[in-house]
Amino acid sequence: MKITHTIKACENCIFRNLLFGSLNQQEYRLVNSVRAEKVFFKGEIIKHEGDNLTSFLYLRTGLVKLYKTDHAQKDHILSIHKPGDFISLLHIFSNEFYPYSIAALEKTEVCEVSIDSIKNLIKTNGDFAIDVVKRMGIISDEVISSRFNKAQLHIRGKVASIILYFSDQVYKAHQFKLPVTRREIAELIAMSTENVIRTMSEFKNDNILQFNGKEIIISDYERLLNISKMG
Amino acid sequence: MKITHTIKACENCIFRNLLFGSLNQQEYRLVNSVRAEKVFFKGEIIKHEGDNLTSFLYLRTGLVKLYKTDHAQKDHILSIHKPGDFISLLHIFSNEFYPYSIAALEKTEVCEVSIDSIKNLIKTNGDFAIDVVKRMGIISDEVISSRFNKAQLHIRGKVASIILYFSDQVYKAHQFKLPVTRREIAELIAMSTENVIRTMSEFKNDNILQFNGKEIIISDYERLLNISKMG
DNA sequence: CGCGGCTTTGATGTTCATCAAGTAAAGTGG
DNA sequence: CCACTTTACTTGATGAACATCAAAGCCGCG
Repeated sequence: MKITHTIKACENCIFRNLLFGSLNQQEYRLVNSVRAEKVFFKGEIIKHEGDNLTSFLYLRTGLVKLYKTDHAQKDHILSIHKPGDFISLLHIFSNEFYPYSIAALEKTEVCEVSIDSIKNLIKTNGDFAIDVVKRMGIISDEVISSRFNKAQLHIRGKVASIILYFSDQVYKAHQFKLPVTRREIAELIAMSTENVIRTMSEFKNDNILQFNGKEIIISDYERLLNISKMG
Repeated sequence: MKITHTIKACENCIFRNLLFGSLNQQEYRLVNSVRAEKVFFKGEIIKHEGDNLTSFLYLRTGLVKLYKTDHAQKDHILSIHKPGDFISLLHIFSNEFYPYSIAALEKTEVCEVSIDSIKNLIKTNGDFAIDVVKRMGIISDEVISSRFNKAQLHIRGKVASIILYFSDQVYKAHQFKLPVTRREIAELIAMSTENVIRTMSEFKNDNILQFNGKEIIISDYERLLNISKMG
């Protein structure tokens, strides 16, 4: 079950200039030389909570969840991340140990760069340092404001927000295969699985959503959007 | 009501080496030259949501809240910050506008340094850049994990967490003047004011807390700690 | 001293968790 | 490929947790 493959094509990575745009040829070659690329399949664990953090990770393709497991073996999901997100950027400079587990929700390609080379680049390339702090601000703001907004909502608003996240941010479509179970949605919004299911059934009865196996179809986007804001 | 004084003594600021430890004399003098120090009294607003963000702020003394006001004029508090915290560090590099309002909960002394000089230091002093990303990681982790942990708790656990924050992190005492109203606690944990009051009355009846005017006394710290973890 | 904001308690209804029970789907070993 | 096991999904019933409404006391401040 623990199968990981190494991939190679990264020179033309579309996310390269998201963070590495200000590197010169020599610096970029250095990053390349210490970079590892790995593929994780659905369900595979990329990092365990408490693992030593020696590298900086970003997603090329796929989807991952960050989560913690409590004393009763119940998981609590902090966030879900999509391609282009720099997973460990927030903790890599301040924590020796990574405080969350990371698991693949779909087949996921991850790029891994050693923390030391990133630190060296920050020290020697001022423009890269500025890019890093900008990117850190954006990532932390996404996690913080997402949690802050959802804290004010009832279960209908929370569930609507999650579905809209997949529709707007990940798949950019009104029809897609839901990459998480109902239980995982519950773990993400801190509600019971049964009530997540009931809420989604309500959305179906109200002709806001349709289900076709694992496929989900948003039939009334405007109402779903409204519920995610007001509900 | 809008009275702000300028203070001067900063050379020996105890928080200086929290972020500025790696600056040389010349760099430090530069920061000093563009720095403004201000005093805000209880209730004063330091920044309004949406204000243009041209400076970087940190607290010398006092206490502030970060919050947003919704369409119904109800406030929602994101976080409370204590001396040593760098308030705008997370957003200053990525957002033109500050997404929260900041208000003083007590008399508060704030240091303000222009964003441009901070950016220049990041570009030219690699060690300072490393300090900034470390500090950003710590700040974001505090906000994120505080919200994440409280999301799992019932109201007793949430209220207990808030009281312990003031006891452990701010006043470092089991007896102190509560700097927030019951309504503000409610705004911070997204619960109704009435139920915050009821919960605190329960703690009083259970001999966990005592009240003496605005003073709060933690009589059974162990139980309060336990409630903040399990409750 | 009176006004507004903070605090408190009680009553009532809504939202949600939990328990129970069953169906469907997906993975596992022979 | 089929029996078997586990996991995901679903619905209903019940009670706990919480919001809301109402009424009243308190306190600081102009």
